[in-house]
Amino acid sequence: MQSKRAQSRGDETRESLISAATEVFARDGFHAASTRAIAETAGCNQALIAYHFGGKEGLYLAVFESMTNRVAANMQPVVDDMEARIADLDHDSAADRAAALALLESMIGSLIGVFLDLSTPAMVKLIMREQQDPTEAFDIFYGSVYSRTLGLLGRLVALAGGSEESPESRIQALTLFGQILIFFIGRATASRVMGWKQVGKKELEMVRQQVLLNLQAQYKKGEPV
Amino acid sequence: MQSKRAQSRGDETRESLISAATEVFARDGFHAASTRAIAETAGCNQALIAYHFGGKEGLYLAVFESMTNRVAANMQPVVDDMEARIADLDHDSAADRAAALALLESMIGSLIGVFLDLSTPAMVKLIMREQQDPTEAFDIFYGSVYSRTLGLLGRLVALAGGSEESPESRIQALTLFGQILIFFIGRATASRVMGWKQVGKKELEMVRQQVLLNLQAQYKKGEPV
DNA sequence: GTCTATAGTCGGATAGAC
DNA sequence: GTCTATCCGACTATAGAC
Repeated sequence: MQSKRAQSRGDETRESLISAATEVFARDGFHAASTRAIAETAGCNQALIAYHFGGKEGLYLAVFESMTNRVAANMQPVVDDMEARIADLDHDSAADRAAALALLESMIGSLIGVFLDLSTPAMVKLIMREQQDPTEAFDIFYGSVYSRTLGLLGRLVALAGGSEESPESRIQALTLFGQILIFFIGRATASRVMGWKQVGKKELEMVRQQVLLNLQAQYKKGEPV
Repeated sequence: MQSKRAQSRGDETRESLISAATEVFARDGFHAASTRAIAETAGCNQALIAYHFGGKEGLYLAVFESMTNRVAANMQPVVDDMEARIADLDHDSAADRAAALALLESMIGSLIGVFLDLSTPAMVKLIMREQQDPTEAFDIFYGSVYSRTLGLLGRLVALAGGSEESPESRIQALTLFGQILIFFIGRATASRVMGWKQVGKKELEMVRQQVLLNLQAQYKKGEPV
């Protein structure tokens, strides 16, 4: 029995296929990616895709499961922590509103950080593409990470603004998220406009600073405290 | 000679192919779209694609040329007008800064309006996809419409903020654009978060209001006037 | 579990009649 | 300019040996 080994031969194959598929699907898109190219990148046989994952589509879904697990593992501690801290904040208290704003600011950093550090560029590309043309694969990611993150963002926005959660606060959360997202989704556009060779750590730090300034301006203006 | 007729037979065929291709490429993506499906939608023969456009790729580029012409025709008057008004604004004058802010606000409306009214959902989808994975087709659109629009946005931001154009003002312009873009790129996400069935006129009006509020907060805060 | 070989399908391009 | 018919390449999935 090999079942006691941490990594059986099959597990290794599955992993290398998922890793290769992540790169190739991200580079070429689902339809343009060929199982041949994936197998070659993984250094194994093309027929093994059907054996291990049932087919091309199964492999695609497996890529998203694997990705979701990784991102969730890195994101959940942050989200858990935030949710715990939010629990007893009150939007009627000025001090609590300030606390919520501080959490919001750190959330911005975490979001950029997750996109930047924990995921390879390939993963970002896959998620962005699914975001635009969602398939079954997006549900895996959305259900496990995205909805919770955006929900939290919405609650923070409401708290920081001194209001109950509402359609307005959710729109607000999305516009906030959009300020970051455009630098990932529109990487090519952003690079051209900014004259950047890449959208890397240094560049995203500038973005973060700007988004924080925007945020502070919004909540420190003359709303009757 | 038919050359005096406004619409020769061939012109009609080209147009119906472009129109059909716009829909099918938007729905399925370049690779998944088949020339057979496009020809069927256009109600003409598959071989005509090669005859008129040289092939599938040529048709794809033709779609972007046609689209660019339409959008440019609707956007250029607005941009021309804005650029004329900007010409003699000065970022050292408080009145001029207020004027720039007003232009910025109307620009937001125009951007949403162009995306919403002038283009079909299919066109928006095509542009968003190219924005993410740019090919030669994006250059057509970027060079003619996008760069000028974003450039204008950057200048307005700088003027309204009382500063010269700078990397910061360009980032600022992109974060502003991102607040709108997320509702088009992430249509699916936005719908889920907001509980919207679609992202239509009514929904985008709410978005516009929120973006304007964000904008006003930014420029009416305590920056030493 | 992994391999080779191939079946079966589909899509883009082209030749040639009209 | 438009059509039918067809070629040819590329792809996914599968059968079967090891």
